Amino acid sequence: MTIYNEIINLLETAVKAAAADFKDMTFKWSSDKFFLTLPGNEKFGDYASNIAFYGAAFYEKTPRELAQLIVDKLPQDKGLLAKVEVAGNGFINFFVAKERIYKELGEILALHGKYGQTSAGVGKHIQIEFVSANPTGPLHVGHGRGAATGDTLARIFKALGYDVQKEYYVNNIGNQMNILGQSVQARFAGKEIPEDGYKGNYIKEIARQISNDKIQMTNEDDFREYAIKTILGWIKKDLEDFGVVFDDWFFENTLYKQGDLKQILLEKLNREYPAKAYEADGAVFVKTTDFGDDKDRVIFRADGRPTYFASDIAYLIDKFERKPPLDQVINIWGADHHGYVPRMQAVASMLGYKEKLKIILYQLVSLKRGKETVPMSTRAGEFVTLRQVLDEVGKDACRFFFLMRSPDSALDFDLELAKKHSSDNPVYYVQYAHARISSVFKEAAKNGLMLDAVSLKIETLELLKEQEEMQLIKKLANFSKILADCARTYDPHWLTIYLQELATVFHNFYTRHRIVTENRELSLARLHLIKAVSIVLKDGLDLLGISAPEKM
RNA sequence: GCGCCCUUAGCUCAGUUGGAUUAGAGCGACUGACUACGAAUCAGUAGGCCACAGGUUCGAAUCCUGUAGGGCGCGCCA
Repeated sequence: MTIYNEIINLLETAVKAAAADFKDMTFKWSSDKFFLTLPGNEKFGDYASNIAFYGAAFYEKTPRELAQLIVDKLPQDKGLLAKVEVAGNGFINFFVAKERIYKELGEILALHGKYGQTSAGVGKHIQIEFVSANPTGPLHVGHGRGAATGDTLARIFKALGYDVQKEYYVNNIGNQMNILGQSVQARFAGKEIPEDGYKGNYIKEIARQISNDKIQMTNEDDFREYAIKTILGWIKKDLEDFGVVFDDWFFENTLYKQGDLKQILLEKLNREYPAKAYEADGAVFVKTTDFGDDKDRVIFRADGRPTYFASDIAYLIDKFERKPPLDQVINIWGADHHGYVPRMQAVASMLGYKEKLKIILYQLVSLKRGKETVPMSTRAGEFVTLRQVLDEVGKDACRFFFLMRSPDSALDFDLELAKKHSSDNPVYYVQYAHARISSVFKEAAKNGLMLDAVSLKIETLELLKEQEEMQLIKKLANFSKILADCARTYDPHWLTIYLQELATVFHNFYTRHRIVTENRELSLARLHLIKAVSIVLKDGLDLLGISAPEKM
C-alpha cells in the first residue's frame, strides 16, 4: 500500500474513535473529506489533513481542539510516521518516518514498471469514445488534443486496474457523406464542386487515385464509399503515428441495420418514462426539457429522415446494452460541441444512465509560430492538419504539448517552441533527465558498479541521507497519488506537470551530489535511487505516450 | 439576446475536492556554477490591488451575485 493510503487509513480510524467519544453521533464525515495535501513547505510535514475543520462547528470545538482529539486517537505506527503535529488553526501534519521512505524506494525497485499501478478499478469497465471526427477530411490539430487526452486517460485508467475500451464513432451516413461523395465525383469528372461541397486538395487526391487505379465507379454511392474508406485510412494512419490505437470502430450505419430505428427509439424512450418521445408537426421530438435542456429536440424530421441526434441516442443505448455492462462511458468532445451536452445528458437521465455518462470538453487549440498566430479557418478550407504538425515537431513534443494544460484552458501551441531541441522545450527537459540517468549507468558500469538483487539491501538504501535524496524519494512516492488525481478529475495534465517537477528535483540532486565515487556502497545506493527515478520517468512518459530515450 | 469556458508576473501557464506569516513554474532580463557521472543542467536576483465590485466562511485566486473583456455555441445542419 502507498504511504498516502496508509496514512488515510490511520486517519479514518482516529476520526471514528474520536467521534465515538461524543454522545451526539449525528455528524457524518463524508468520505471525500478524507484526503491529504502535499504541503509545499517542509515545516508542515510531508502530508497534511484539514479534516478537523469540518466537524469543529458541530462538536462546538475549535478546529485545533478537534485536531488534537483526533491525533490522540491515531494508532501508533512508528514504522510509518516519525511525528504528527497539530499546527496552524487546526491542520494535522504528518512527518513520514525515514524507514518507511527507504522501504518505498525498495518497492519502486522491486515492482519496476508496475510501481504506481493500483487495483482501484479492478472489475470496473470503462469505455472512452474520442476523436470520432467525421471522415470528410483529414484530422486537424484540434482532433490531436482530443486524441492525446483520450488515449492518455485510457492508459491511466488501465494502470489503475480498470478494464478500458477505446472506441471511435464513425459517421458514415447522412447528408455530409453524400456531399463528400458528390464532391469527389465532381472532381473526378472535372466539373466544379458544388457550392456547399468539400473543396480541399485531398478531394482531388482521392479523385486522382480513382483514375490512376482505374477503379470502377458506377454511381454516386461508389464515390462516397470510396472516399470514406480512403479518408478513414488516413485518419487511422495519422492516429497510429500519433500513438493512438482504437480497440473498436463503430459505424453509424450499423444502428440502422437492426430494424426500424424510429420504432425502436420510440419504444425505448417511452418504456420507463412514458411520453419522453412524442410526435408534433409530423416530426418526432424528445422531451429533453424535462431534464434541463432549453428546448425539445427533433430526432425524426417531418419527412421521416433521422437527425444526427437520433443516431446519437441509438448509439448511447447500444453502449449501455453491451455485455459486460459498462460502469462508465466517457465522451471527449471539443468545446465547440458544448451546446450538445445538455441534450445528451438529458437523454442519459431519461434512460437511467445519468451517473454513468461523463462528457469531457477540451478547449480549442490555436497554433502559433513564435508570436505569430497561424490562421485556421475550416470554412476557407485552410486548416492545419495533425499530420503536418506531427511531421514538423514529432510525436513526443506534440503529445506533450497537448497534455501540458488542463482540458479546460485554451491551448496555445507554439510550433517553434515544440520544435526546439533545447531547454526551453519542456519535453526535452523531462526526456533529458531519463537519458542522463542512462548515461550515468554507462559510467558506473565502466567502474564495475552494477545493480542486482544482492546490492539492493535496506542498509545500502539507508546511506541516502542528503536532503536532496530524501526529497527525491518523497517525490517518487507521490506518483500513484498523481495517477489517482488524473483519474478523479479526468485530467491528465497533473501527470505532465508531475514529470517536470520530478525532473527538476532529479537535476537538482544530480548537480549537487556525485553518484559514481570511490565510496562503493554509497555509489550503489545512489545508483538505486536514480534507477528508481528512471523507472518512474519511464512509466510516466509511457502513460503520456511519449518515448523515454536512453540518449538524445 | 440566451448558454458554456476563460481572465493569475513582460509572455505562456500551474495553483484539483475552499486552507496555513513569502500566490508558484517555464520563457524572456540580469548574476553566478563544468581540469571526474551529458551545462539539452543547476543555484540566485528582479517582476503580481490573482480583470473589477460586492457577498458567503474561522479562512476565498478557488464558492455565490453583478460588471467589464476574450473564446465558443445556440437549426426538423453535421
